[in-house]
Amino acid sequence: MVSGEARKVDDASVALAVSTVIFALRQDEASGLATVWLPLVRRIREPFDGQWALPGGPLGAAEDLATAARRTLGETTGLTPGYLEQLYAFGDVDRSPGPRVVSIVYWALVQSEEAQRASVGENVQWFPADDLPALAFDHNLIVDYALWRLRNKMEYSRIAHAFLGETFTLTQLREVHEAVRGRALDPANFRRSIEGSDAVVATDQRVTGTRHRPARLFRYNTSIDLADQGPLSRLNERKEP
Amino acid sequence: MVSGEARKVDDASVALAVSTVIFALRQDEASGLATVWLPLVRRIREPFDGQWALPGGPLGAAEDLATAARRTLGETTGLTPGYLEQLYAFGDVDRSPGPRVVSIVYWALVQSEEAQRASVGENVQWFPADDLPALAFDHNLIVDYALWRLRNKMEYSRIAHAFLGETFTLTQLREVHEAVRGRALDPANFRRSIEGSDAVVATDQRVTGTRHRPARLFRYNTSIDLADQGPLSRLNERKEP
DNA sequence: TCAAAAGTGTTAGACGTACACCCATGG
DNA sequence: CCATGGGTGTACGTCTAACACTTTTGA
Repeated sequence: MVSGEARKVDDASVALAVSTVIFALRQDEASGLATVWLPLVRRIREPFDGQWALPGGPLGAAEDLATAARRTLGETTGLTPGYLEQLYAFGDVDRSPGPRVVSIVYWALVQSEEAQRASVGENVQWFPADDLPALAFDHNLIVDYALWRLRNKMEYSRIAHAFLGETFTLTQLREVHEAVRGRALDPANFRRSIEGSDAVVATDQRVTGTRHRPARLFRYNTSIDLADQGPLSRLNERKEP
Repeated sequence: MVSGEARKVDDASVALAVSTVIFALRQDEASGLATVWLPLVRRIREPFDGQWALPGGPLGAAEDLATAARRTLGETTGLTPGYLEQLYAFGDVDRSPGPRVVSIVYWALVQSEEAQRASVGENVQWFPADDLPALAFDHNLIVDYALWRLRNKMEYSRIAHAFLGETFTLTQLREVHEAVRGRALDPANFRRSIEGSDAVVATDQRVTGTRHRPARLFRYNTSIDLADQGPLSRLNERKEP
């Protein structure tokens, strides 16, 4: 609560940080199917020196939480997310050795094209979300929870387009759902459920050059809002006009 | 993120607090139907001196977030919640005049009996959740969001029992759903959906003394876990054995 | 015996799933 | 003309909502 002035003495001992779990889709080399991947950053100091961790950093004094998430993930990975949402605040006393840190964690989706442009090197690397090494701090738990949220939300919300470009075929959209939910979906039924939900609008463009009937391109329907965060959308709208 | 040591200089200017939105059911005087109410605390200093606000306080240095929520709501209202879950972290720069405060907000459910025992006085008072005065800070938005979460969660999760005592009739359980969701439910269909879900187990006790057929008493089925927070349940289980 | 709520049965429609089938294109 | 994925039709099982009906108590 914001009850009067919080005692500075106590608070000074608790640091506040913002981290982000970033998801993108990548083709699996072996199977050719798309799967969920995420970029991690190598720690270059104790604790957990040398281990992989989520990108993030301290909260700036004049910076909203989501802004800090966007900034820190941009600084470390060079990415710009198409979707960003708060995940959870992790604040257990023993979650970090040394001085106490409360982390407010966000999760983000980036387009596959954008993901390839991302800086990769000695200290930034992509990993398959379902097969991670042991991460620093409680970051394995955090990624597990973010993945759970992503998979849940994919079923009832319209966020899949954040993995794709401006226009896309229904097959591409279906492949996003299949990658995240981890199983094949019936193309016919998928088509009907999407078209019936007003989630997308048809363009008059088609994809030519394929060895089969050309597919129609669709666009995300921005005139219908997500309404999947309830009253909070009021808060976020103000910031992103 | 917990990336190295957060810059203390910046962080010192951001205070961290924990607040809680507490829900209980009360009979509406006029209609006799149960509705959702919550206790608020009157502020006794600037900013927003005299206005109503959510109970809460600063985070103790050696205290988990949920523990802080439990403690502060107990200190201000005397209540002990049957259900407690993190809601959201509010941290906009301009959400509070004066020094910046980031609030990690929880929401809680308490039994109706327990709610009556709660301290009420000059500085603590119950309000109907759907008809609140103008609250301090962004607390109106916070309550709206908590209500939205409560109503959503009531539809797919098994939290209704947290409003009731150890044993209850299916009619009492249905009235909880009706109060939160704001509409009447078919008793026959409600019975079947609950009994088919394994959410409750029948006792061999019945409620006598009524002017009609005695109703069977049920108990909440603790052997099935909620599984509505995904991997996070791991985290919470450790704390509440 | 009557009112009132407990509890059971039945049905019509909505919806999800499976799968057969036709269409349009490049090779 | 054939292989390939785009796109349509349809039928069946499950779930949901509505409501008629029987049961058991106290007054």
